[in-house]
Amino acid sequence: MSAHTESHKYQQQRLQAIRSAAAVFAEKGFHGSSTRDIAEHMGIKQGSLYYYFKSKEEALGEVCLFGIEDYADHMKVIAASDQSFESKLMATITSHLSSYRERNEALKVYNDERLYLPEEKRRNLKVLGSGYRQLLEEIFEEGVRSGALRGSIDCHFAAQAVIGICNAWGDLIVRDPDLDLFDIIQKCTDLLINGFRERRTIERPIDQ
Amino acid sequence: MSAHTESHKYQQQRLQAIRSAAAVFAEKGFHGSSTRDIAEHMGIKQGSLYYYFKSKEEALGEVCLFGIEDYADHMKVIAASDQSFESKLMATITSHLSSYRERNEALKVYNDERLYLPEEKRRNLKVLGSGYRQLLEEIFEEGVRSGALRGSIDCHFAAQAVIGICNAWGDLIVRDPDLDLFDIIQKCTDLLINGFRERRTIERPIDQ
DNA sequence: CTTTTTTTCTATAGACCTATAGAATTCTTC
DNA sequence: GAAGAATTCTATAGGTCTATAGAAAAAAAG
Repeated sequence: MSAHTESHKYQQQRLQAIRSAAAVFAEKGFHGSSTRDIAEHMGIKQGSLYYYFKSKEEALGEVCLFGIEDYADHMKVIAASDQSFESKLMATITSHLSSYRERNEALKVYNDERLYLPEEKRRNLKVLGSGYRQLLEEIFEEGVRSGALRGSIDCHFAAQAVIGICNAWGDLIVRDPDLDLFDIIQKCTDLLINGFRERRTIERPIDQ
Repeated sequence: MSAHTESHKYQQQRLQAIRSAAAVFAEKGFHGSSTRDIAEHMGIKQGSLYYYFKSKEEALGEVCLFGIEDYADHMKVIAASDQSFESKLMATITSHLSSYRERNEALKVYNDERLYLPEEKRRNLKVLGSGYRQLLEEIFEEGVRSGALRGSIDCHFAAQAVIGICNAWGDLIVRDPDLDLFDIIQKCTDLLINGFRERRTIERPIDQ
């Protein structure tokens, strides 16, 4: 219970357990999933799961964290860079929608089930999650200052709109994996930039 | 079990039960809520709940239906009217956000928990729910035909965007009941119309 | 006030679920 | 290949949950 938990194989298997939990929680919800379901998904027996998690709640916490960890990191990098408002927005959307494709199960769990975490864990995640919204809001504020957006825009609503559209279109992506991600990213940037100012000029994205 | 189910008081109490179920499901999710929780919320004992529902699942079905019934109706009326594209869009947003305020609990349950319904009930609801998206899509198609939007717009994505933003902003409304609903409706219409075409002219709303 | 009907209650069967303890197995290392 | 460590298994205690049955209480009807 001390040294072995650091072993490479243990960490690898634990990650597998987190992924299984993510898949099951995403499909049936936290309370709708049993530890047996999760164990079955990764091919072990119910009791064995407790070798990796000390409780079902801990599993939920790990899934949520997995869902947003490098997501929030990305955002910090983007916000700190010195690109134009439009590039930053597009980079944000790219990051958001890409995460949606790769980690959609864990992200869905984070979005839908995190409120079932104990208060303390939830606060820890909130630092990451609302850091995300916060940074997004700041990007919009900068857009207003720089004149890229008209002045009357409410940045709090704008940030929320980005999240809403990305989640909604993220669902479309998950449902139909053949969709062209980049095309959607452009549509989305387009919509938001057009939506918040009168005219727009097209701008190159940074990556992906 | 035959005539009394038609009595006035019975129907009234049953509606109360549906509202209680909505509140509890909205807070804790379907699987996270027990029949005891629901009964307690309406001030009766757990077993008595089965006088109004034959199962917990039936309660969920009723809550979901309650959440979207007149919502889908509204949409039909709007789509069938012969207002301009912009008016129709604004009316849709008005209806969506107003429902969010009044019936947000049941609507949240419809959005988040309907997948736990048995296949058959879910299909029945889907007729209503995706009828909604369908009509919304048609409104956009008409907007394109009429020249109010530029031609390249993908109406399927547009409809999804409306839903995404309304849900996201609906959450803001629920969280802060002091917000000015009409102001938000305007912001939202603004964003969407600007988002999907190059320039916009401001237009009067129809009601509310 | 008595009878009938409607509504609520109590009590419980039967199922399932989490978490733990200790045995069995597999993997490492010497 | 024997000793020790890591991983998985079986079995189960103790709890909660849904749904039902039948008694009790409240309301309506006669």
